[in-house]
Amino acid sequence: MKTPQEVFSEYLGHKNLKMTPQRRIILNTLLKQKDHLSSEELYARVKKRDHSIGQATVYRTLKLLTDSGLIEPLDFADGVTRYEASYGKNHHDHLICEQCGKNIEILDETIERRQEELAKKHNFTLRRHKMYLYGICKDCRNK
Amino acid sequence: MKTPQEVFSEYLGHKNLKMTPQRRIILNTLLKQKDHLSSEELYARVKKRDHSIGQATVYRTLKLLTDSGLIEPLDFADGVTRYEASYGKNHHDHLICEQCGKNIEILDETIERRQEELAKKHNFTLRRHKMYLYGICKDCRNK
DNA sequence: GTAATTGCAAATTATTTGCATTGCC
DNA sequence: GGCAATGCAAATAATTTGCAATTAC
Repeated sequence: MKTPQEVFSEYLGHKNLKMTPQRRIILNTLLKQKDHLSSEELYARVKKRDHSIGQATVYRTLKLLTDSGLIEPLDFADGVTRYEASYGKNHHDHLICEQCGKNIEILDETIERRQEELAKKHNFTLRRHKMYLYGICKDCRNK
Repeated sequence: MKTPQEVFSEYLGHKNLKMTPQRRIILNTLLKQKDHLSSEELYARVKKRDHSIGQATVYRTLKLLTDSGLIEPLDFADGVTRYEASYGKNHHDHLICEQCGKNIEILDETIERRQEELAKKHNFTLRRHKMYLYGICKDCRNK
């Protein structure tokens, strides 16, 4: 399997775009991260490695990475878009606590399969999907 | 079954808030609408009925209506939040064409049931969920 | 009467864009 | 060398907030 870096380079080449140190740093920073970063948070982390990188570059690169299929934007309904590295990983959905923001990743074959069926039934070619379950977690319920 | 207006009045009373002509107009305008309105679009429609209503009131009322469970925010990934009247309707999900923006409402018991199970498994009290399937519709595929 | 609500304008937040400069291929 | 990329600051877009005046209960 190709490395994310390879995938990105190929994507860029294909589009007549260029690999740059900034893009490399942004991708690598994202890959190293366990949790889901907002553009703002990513920007802060990236700055530690190269102080001269600008916000706009981070935004621009996030868009490219999303297009290339390496990362996925997430919407936890708090107004900020977060991103997660998705390349090579199983698709999963998110279970979010509305109180404390806790975020559990869930994977469910039944649902994935059913989604495909629904798309087919309506004559759609499914490209991606998002599913978020919002609720109250056990800890918050007992407060 | 209670009317949406009743539900809203009760919700407001419960929270020591007040019913106002503005809130009434905003709710009624939303209920009359077939499709999914953004705050901006709703504001325009509402203004036709009462020219003096301000944007902020629309935003504030949308929040109250969402809290009261009468409407639901939708995210079609185009940067604007839309709302739909959800009270008394079956919950449904959305199948969206990434090319032409076509939007099909789908209802699936299998998925709904499975979501409940997943929430329970992780000890969450499920409050709401969002599911969006993005793809390319038949018409756009054949272009 | 009193606390909630309103409209307005200014503030905030997240993101995008124009542009002169720099740097990959 | 030429076109794409960068950083910066200014621009946008959507939404929120402060506040003085108004209104529902």
